[in-house]
Amino acid sequence: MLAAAAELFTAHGYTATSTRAVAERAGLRQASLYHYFDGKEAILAALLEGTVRPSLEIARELVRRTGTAAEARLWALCHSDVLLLCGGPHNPGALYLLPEAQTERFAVFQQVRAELKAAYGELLTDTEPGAALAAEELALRTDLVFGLTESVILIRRADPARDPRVLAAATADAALRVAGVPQRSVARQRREGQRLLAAWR
Amino acid sequence: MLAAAAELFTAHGYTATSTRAVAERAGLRQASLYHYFDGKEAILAALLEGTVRPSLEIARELVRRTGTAAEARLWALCHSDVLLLCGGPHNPGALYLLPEAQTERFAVFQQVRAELKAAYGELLTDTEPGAALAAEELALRTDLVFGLTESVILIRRADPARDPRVLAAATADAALRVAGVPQRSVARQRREGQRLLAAWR
DNA sequence: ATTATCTATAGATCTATAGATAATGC
DNA sequence: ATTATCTATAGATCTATAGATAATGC
Repeated sequence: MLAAAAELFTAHGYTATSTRAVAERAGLRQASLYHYFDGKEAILAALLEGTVRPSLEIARELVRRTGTAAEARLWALCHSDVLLLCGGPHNPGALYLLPEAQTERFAVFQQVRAELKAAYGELLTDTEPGAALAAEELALRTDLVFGLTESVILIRRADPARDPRVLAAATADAALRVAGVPQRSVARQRREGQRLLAAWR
Repeated sequence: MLAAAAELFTAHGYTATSTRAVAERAGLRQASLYHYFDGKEAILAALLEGTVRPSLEIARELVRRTGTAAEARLWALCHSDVLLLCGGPHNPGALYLLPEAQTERFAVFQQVRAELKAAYGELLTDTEPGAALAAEELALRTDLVFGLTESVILIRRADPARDPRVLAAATADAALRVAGVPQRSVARQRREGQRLLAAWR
């Protein structure tokens, strides 16, 4: 049911997708949907939270790992976020784009996403270029790095065939450049970030 | 009528906005809308094209200006795109996020946007770092720079109070860093880009 | 004569609930 | 006894059109 909803919501939008369409794609009748969910809103809430929550958990873990350079941890965070946003057969990140997801009805999702952005900010502050920036400038950079990461949603939407792993590495590299990490350090921090992710599982 | 539609479509979505809501915000009755437009689709088509078309015109002009470094022209393009996406009282760029805008019904908009992206690609190819890249890598960078530019839509949506001019300059700087322009050249190319834009009008 | 606007409405949805029936698990 | 599923439907939309009326411009 969730998979059916994710596919239809991302492809046609939330309001444009009827509960009948969701249920019938899942092989059930429209009314049977109400046995599993309180309503249409509850489905979108579950999808939104299920997409952003894993990101936040990884982010929190990375913020804690102070033994590794913040640059490498930022690379790793960006990389895994791209995989989560673009992972799977459809484009889960596209749920973030829905205007309906901005309503107060989905405040929990918005809160979790704000915490995720805060984690980007913390890592960015601990990088070498970040430490040299004023608070205001730092907030702007955080928005740009976070925005760049989420922009993979748009890239993937325009070209669904694209390999998420290639995109993830390229985006994480680009995030470090936006953060102000000098050209020659990026390759080194990438290797460090990859090591971090490989040691994960 | 268009202003009313833009505001409601960006805030609540296309399908979630009724023709009655649009017309009545414009101070008319629902049916009167059909005197000016063929239907709801025609309104969104007009809005989408009106947002992307000016960008393409500026892009074409900048591609032609081979007297100036491609880096400075890329800066200028990114800067003016951010202003167009975030300009005005509402958030016109948010129309790009609507899932409905991805339908073939709005193929003209999509075509114009593809041409705009191609212009980013051309400028990127002519930068110093771009010239050193393989075609595939160049396409990836183009997606990232274009994606970064469009990500201001998300930034602005999260924080509508943000000054578009500050955001535009910061985004254009970041675009050059994503493009691979070395740190120390960015400030110089920004000044060149600003000069280009100032001489414009 | 044309343009702008209105009221009224046909026809097509769509969501959520009521209530019945079948399947499952203790 | 509980869980899963179904049919049927009330009530609320929503889009686009028909047709009337008022305002405008030649």
